[in-house]
Amino acid sequence: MKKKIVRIKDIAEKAQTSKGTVDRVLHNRGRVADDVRERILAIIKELNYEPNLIAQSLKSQRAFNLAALIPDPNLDSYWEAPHNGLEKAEKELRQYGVHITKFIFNSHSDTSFIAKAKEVGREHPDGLLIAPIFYKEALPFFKEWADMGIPYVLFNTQIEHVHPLCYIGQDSYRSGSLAAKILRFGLHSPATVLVAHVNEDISNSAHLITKEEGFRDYFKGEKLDGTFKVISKEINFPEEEGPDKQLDEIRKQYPDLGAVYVTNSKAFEVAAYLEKNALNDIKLVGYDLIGPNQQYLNKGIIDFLINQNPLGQGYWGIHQLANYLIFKKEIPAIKFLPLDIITRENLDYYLDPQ
Amino acid sequence: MKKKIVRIKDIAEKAQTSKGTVDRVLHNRGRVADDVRERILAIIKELNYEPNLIAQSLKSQRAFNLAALIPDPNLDSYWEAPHNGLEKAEKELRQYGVHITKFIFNSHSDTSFIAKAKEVGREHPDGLLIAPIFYKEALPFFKEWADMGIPYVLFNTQIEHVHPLCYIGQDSYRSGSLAAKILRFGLHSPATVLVAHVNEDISNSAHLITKEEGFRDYFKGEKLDGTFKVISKEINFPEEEGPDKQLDEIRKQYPDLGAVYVTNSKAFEVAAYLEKNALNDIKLVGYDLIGPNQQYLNKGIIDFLINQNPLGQGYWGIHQLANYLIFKKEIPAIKFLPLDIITRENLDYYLDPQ
DNA sequence: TTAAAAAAAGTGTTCGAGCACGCATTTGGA
DNA sequence: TCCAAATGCGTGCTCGAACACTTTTTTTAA
Repeated sequence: MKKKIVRIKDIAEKAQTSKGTVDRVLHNRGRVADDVRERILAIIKELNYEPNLIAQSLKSQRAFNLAALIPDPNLDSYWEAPHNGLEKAEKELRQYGVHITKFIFNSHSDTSFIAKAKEVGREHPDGLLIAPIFYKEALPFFKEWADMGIPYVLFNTQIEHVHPLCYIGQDSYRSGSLAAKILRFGLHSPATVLVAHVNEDISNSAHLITKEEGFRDYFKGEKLDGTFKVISKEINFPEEEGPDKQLDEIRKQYPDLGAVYVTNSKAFEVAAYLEKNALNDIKLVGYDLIGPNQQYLNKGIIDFLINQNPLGQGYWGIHQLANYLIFKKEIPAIKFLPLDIITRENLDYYLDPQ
Repeated sequence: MKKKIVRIKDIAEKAQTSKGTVDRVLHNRGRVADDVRERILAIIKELNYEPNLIAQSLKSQRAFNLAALIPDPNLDSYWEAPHNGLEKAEKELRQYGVHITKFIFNSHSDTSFIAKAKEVGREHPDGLLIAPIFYKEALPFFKEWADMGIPYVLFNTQIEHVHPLCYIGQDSYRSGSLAAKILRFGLHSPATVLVAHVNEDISNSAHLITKEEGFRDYFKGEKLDGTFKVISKEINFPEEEGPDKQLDEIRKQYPDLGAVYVTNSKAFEVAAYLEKNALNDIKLVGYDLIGPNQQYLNKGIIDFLINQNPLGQGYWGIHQLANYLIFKKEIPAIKFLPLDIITRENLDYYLDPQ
């Protein structure tokens, strides 16, 4: 009935040796006779010893300086959530000696990114969390950090062949398919469906392309090619203007426009246009629970949002580093976060999770 | 730059007293002169002291015997998930001395419930997690447990006026509205919408009624009364037979049946019927990711499932007890879990969370 | 054969909070 | 005035693991 906690001392007693020796076996600090080692290992297995993390971290007491290289939330409110997420994680992990230094760059300026990335190197953090939105500019730094032995976790943007400790984010392909599924569910008569990449430098954003693939493949897979026509456009405009001109153009060309899928968090821009022109029948799906999106979701102009859980990305990113550095756990190379479907009725539950 | 951890000793030094005294102030163990108490309190606030949970629980080391009063998962696979959830929580909390004893009753037998509930009382656990699916039978026990000073957490079924430490589950009303929203999105031409209570004793299941209310109110709120007609039926049948007869009847009466909302985890029964009769155009929404439901979700016969996160209910239930008993945290009276919308494309992420 | 070196194993202190214990001072009642 | 009780508050041990340090044992070389 009683679950006895196995301590190092128990193992030592059973093996007729001292806890110091057991400790040496556990941490491979050598200087233990082979037969004793074998005996201890066997007993550890037999008693199913699990180190007491509590006592462990109470003792070790060392500081872990983590660095976070992320965009300025003042320039794009999408980045507020990751900030909150890593602050939440920092709070939880402070007890374990975790401290995070933020290196904040301008998401519109590659030089600012490079400057901050250099700074990170100079700081020699124990671990690094990074949103590598500048793909090409980031590449040389990954090599540098690897050489310095700094483990780094990527989030938000998945990059191939750079061997991070872990990538945290969503499966972009699936994400696109999901958006397609939802819109398909709401569409009935033949219609044109628009994939809109709004105000984003597509050349630096491979994941948006992947989303589009997933989206298109869904419609192909459902053998609906005849009924639905998928088109995609990059819609760029200065902030003051809005996308009106481009969308007018598209509607003129495709009068049967039935749905719009916005591949980033800028769905509110399209929503504003739809509202202005009273286009209630055009379905709209986008990403992220930023303020303007929430408003249009509540108005019913945006039908569904897919939550990329940017807060969770920051939170889990830091936790993965801690799991690796402090708790010596195995880290999966990819941690996909759920594709949460959000609508007016369940929005609340995703705003401040847990 | 450095985040200094404030210790009791630091407070003691600043207050020119000993850590023992600070400790007495912190835990209201009296025997401290008023002026000293004031001074210490002020310093605690000033330094923003937060007790080191690690050291705290390392010391205390006392055993917490929790009891879980839940239905047998072998009789209804829905209950597997809560079992897994509380095992997961137990694993995490074993370090803190938590041990869970399960009292498993037959979900179809009130006498079995009563017998197990009595057993719980005899065991005098430190805390109790309970799925009170027998409403009337449970009432006297709540009083008994309260008198014994055993805190209890409810999950799955919300009961009014019994003052649990906390209720864990979903907002049934919202849950119904959400289902309505989804089905509404997929419906176009005028149609009849069926709310199906499948094989459930409705008199003991207030939350199913609440779901139906939420569902109906959504359609009312949207001013769609004219276009959509909401009907509700209790559909009871022996396991071997299936709901075919009842559903045939309903379809005869309402030939324009466009959607079915199953208020519990039995959507697969309706799905089997729809598949058999090739009724591809009838939309179907139900609850819970149990095996049969998953199959029909993958086939596209069930369009969406709402995840009640039964695993999370067990997991969080135990955690709330631990937060209360061990970490002395404030417990909210209600913890609503998110209303997750699940479809084929995002199912994976919800199967084994975190 | 023995001394020195190397290897193996044991000992003791540390981390922060909880709490039992007990000393010192004050208070109260006769 | 004197003793006992009550109050105020400091000391020191505890928890489990880590690691430096010490002691013991074994090996090697002279």
